[in-house]
Amino acid sequence: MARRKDHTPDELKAWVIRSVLEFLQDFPANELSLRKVAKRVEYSPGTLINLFGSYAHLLLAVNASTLDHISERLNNRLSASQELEPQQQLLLFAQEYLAFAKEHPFQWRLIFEHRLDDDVPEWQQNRINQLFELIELRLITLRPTSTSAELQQASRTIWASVHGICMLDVDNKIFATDNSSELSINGESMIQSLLKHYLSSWKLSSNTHTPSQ
Amino acid sequence: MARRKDHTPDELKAWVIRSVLEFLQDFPANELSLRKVAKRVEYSPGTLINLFGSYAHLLLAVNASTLDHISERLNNRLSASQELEPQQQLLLFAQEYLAFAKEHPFQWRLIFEHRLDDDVPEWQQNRINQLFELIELRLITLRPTSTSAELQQASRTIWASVHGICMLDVDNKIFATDNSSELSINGESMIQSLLKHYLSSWKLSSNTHTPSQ
DNA sequence: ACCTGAACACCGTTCAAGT
DNA sequence: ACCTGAACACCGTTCAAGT
Repeated sequence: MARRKDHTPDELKAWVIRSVLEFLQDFPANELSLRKVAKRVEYSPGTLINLFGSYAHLLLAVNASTLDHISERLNNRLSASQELEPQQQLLLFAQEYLAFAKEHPFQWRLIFEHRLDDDVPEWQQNRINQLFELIELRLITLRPTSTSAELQQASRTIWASVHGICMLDVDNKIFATDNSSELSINGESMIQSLLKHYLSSWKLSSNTHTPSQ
Repeated sequence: MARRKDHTPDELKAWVIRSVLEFLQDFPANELSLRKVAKRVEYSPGTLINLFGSYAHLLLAVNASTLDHISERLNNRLSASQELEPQQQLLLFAQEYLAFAKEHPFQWRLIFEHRLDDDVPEWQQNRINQLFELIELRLITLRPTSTSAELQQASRTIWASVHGICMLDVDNKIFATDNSSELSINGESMIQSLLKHYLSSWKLSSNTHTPSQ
């Protein structure tokens, strides 16, 4: 408690977020509490509520930080593989997403566990849309005649599917093969299977789309 | 409080579970607590802990019940469509799963939100494996030369993907299309896209599988 | 044997009081 | 202006005491 006036509110926020991310590197979010965060950074619970508005909003700020880290990693991965074919780039994209989820499972889970009553904030929506654009950019190279609607449909279908695969790979053993332990069905192999089959059909399908029903 | 000795432990358990499911029809699980459940069934918190072992295990029993309901609905749907082609049956399967998730979002979410420290219990694993078998049964009709490993790989990839689509359709608006409100990308259309493209490629792909890397 | 209710160690949030 | 710490209304769990 030698701090007090030494930090601006923004510095304190960043320090709090960093402390929470460190905690989540080793322990799940449900073992954390506002009071524990306060103890970690040596402030009182009330001060943190003044800063962030509530514990829920503190966690929201943590999620924003995590989304930035994910975005950064995906962008780095993609910009390091500009010469590859779009299918390969999409595979790398999904693999990098899975890698982040497995390296930081508790940070990653918190993004989707933690729902506010309010709508998703605009800045978070923007971050997500940016990621979709990265996918759509590759999809349009894969099938240049695609309409914007088709690109949105495909990018969201792909991402939701990859996301589902990551969820079930990260946080439980529901998918552990029954007994035949020889061949392992993991997130990696499911992502490969998904993208291989989905994309090989999608890129060839005609783009005459009559809205169903 | 006219109950007491009128019920066997199993009857009381069933009554507690029913009460929780009713609550979850309207409110999310994080607004529930052991004390609120106790108040609803007019017993003391301690009695419920004696019955189930802990609040976490009470919720586990609720999840078991939900899994049974899902299983029942999927089986009913499939047995009412034996004459359809396997692709159509798989589509119905996924659509029914999505329908349940949207009709009972808080029950459905609880299954995946609520993790015990212990491993997944065996009876729960069995319930899940049963659902996989329903998928694999259709896949083998779709491509009779498939090996068991390939069926497991495909069934799990499909289900994880469908599950991811349901997650993001059920509990937020991350996928709401940016602005072009005319065409709606919903879970239904994503499931159609996923199965159409994945299956049309998968059923044609040769089944000579050399494990990657 | 079954159930209660007080007690314990927590929790997020508020707010008067201190500096 | 910034921060604290007591108070409030909760929480899951335990367990002596009642019937």
